[in-house]
Amino acid sequence: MNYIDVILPIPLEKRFTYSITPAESEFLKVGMRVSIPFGKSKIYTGIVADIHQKAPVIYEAKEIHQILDDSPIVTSMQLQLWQWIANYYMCTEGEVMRAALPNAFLLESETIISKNDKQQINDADLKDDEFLIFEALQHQSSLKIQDIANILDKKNVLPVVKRLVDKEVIILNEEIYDKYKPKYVRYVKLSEQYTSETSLNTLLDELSSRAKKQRDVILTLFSLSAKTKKPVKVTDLVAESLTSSATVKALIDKGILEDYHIQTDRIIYEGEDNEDSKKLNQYQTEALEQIKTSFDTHNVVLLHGITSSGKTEVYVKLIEDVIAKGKQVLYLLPEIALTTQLVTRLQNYFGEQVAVFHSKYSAHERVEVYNQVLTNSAKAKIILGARSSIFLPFNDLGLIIVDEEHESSFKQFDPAPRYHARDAAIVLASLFKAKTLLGSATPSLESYYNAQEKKYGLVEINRRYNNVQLPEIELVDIKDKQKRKKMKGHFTDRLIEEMTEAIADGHQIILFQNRRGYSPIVECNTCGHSPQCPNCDVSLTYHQYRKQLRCHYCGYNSAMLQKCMACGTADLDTKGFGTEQIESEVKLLFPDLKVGRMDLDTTRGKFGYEKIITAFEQQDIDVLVGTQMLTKGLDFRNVKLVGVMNADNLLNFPDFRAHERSFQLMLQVSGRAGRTEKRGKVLIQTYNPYHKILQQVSTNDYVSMFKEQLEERYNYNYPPYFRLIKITIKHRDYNKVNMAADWLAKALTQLFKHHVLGPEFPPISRIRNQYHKNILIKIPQGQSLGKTKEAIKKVNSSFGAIADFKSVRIIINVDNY
DNA sequence: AGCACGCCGACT
DNA sequence: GTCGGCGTGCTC
Repeated sequence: MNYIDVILPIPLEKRFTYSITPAESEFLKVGMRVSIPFGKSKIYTGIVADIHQKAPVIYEAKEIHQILDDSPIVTSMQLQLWQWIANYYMCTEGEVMRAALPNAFLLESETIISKNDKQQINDADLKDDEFLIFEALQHQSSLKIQDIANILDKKNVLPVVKRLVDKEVIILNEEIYDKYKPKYVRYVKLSEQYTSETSLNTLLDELSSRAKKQRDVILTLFSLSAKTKKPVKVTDLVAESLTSSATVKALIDKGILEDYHIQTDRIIYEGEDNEDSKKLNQYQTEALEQIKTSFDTHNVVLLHGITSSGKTEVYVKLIEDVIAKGKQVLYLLPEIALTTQLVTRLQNYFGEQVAVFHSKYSAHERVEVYNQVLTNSAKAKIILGARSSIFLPFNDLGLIIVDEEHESSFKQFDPAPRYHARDAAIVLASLFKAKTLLGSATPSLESYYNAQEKKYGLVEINRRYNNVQLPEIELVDIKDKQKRKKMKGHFTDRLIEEMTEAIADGHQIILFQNRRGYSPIVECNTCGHSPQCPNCDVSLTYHQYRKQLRCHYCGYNSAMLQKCMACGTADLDTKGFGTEQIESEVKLLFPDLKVGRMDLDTTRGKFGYEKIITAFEQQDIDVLVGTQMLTKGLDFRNVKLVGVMNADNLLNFPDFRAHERSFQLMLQVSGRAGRTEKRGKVLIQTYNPYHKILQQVSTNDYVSMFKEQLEERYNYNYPPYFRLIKITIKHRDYNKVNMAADWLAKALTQLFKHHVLGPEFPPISRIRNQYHKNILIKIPQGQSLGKTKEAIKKVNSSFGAIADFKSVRIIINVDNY
């Protein structure tokens, strides 16, 4: 007897064993999908992880439902990576599977209700809601659970359905659908019978008298196919002949035209001519050589190249080498840096060998890229993608580039697996014995430290491309300016001067404020009350353009208040400021300028982001106000001035990485200024111009920032010296969270002593009506990670066994960023 | 995670 | 009296 062990996309530690027939065992291979019955009625998609003959002893294995693939869609390398991620980040293989496979691969069953024809039904036996369903089935052959919920207008319909099954009125079936359907494009051609000259002439004569439009369509069809020498799409024909699709349909119905379908890829590279990759300058060439040499002795190399030093060109050369050997390349980027600008650039070098993998792509588009990578297609030699593209089914990976390596968005937060794509990428590369190149203008402390420790190779580029000078960075003291009444709103006189000058010279301006909305706090001037989110422990942010108060954590919103909710006074004030307020202040200060805003609120739609960028590129916008979105990978030629509205709220962020982050963020925004000949200018407004980080930013001194921060990390036992595991306790009952957190902290402290910190409420202790509390475990360098995790798992499972804590959610975050 | 089973309050 | 709330336990 043969059995398979299956990974299911659910958060359970175990794999599940099913039995298979000899015929199935002939066919099945590890990595194929099967659909399997699970629990009482569900059908899930599972991945075959093992095939064996060991019959389970304590239960009877169920049979599988069906095999979903002809050949494996998950490679053994992927399974190894999944295991590493599940183990390292303390989650289940199922959770990794869910993140790793395009959603369209995960089929789930849906209950289909149809009537039982064998049974004579007596209406009188049915109750009202039962009868409603019975009646609905007289008109429709089948219903879904959701349909029934709609008919009866209530949520829980399963009891009714169950009664009907018992009375043998209806039958239930579990059906699964293939979510992925290849895209077919409809083409037209002239029907066989009219291919001869004479029959065609008769036809045209006929149509000339009675259906001129239809004749035009046929003539257009001829001219189109003569012109393109390719099959003609229905859509093209309709557009070209200036008719409606109805006319074409009429012709098809008459049998004059025939339509047919061809399967096509959704993602098509509309090729331009390949550009020769640019010649590298001296510094880039040196860097390239050093990287190659360094790869001889290191698996990972860190490329530290200041902004605009032309790292991309170096990457391109490396990629050329690797794909020349027929290997695949993964180019990882943070989501927000994955811009059309970069995609186009790479496509110009490598043509259609570049495939993009992106969360904004539809489920179907993702399946296509996935399959292309799986088959090592020539169309997917170079994968340009965000975090999740480490899960693609590479089979001959030669190089991984992690650009903007320091970006914290490489770490996944919310659903498990809470993996860091940079670190997982290094593991992935090592599975293939491939190399990893990390690139950044402001490397993460961890990576730079690894380079110092000779774990990684280190290559630096200290010159900007074309020898453009680094922008001049000036710190402006807001406190001083306020005292001397030199402020207009949130603008110091220096910023206004520089803006005026930049505009006079015909340059563009970027203003950075890392907070969206108009103001984060609304406050009553009489009683001091400020409106709070009902579900979260935060005050509501005022959004002026919609006259709304919004919660940035749960999405709650209400109309802006006219009067104070507490005392009724109509004297409301705003505290703090966001991008919206800056936008409207710019409009007041410079009424003639066109102002644009780029933040989550203005980039929501699929092309919202592109629209703003294009408008700015084409100089339809003079001043662009935005959040950290505008720090990444954008290359605006004409920007000369960058203003940081307030550096302090970055620096004061309650996180041990706040200083490192602020440095990175400010240098990255600064890098947007003066990318061409003209030297750029950056103005940073702050209450604390003597802050060390700001001084280091203004002198572009990465190394002293690194040394100083590293010392702090050493003194306070933080990474890279200690590893961190954060445990979050979540529940809607405040007391339960406290009790559970105390229990856990106590148990953990017995094991890890003073290396356990907390439990502590985070700055925002309640989100979506759930209270949060954190425990931080610090792991010194000598301590075994594996054993530590085992111990935590043990504590966690004894915690789970306590009845009172059953409903408490525990979230474990390894290498918490 | 779902989903069934089972035990208690508020309504036709 | 039922309907529906969600606490508990299980899934090969």
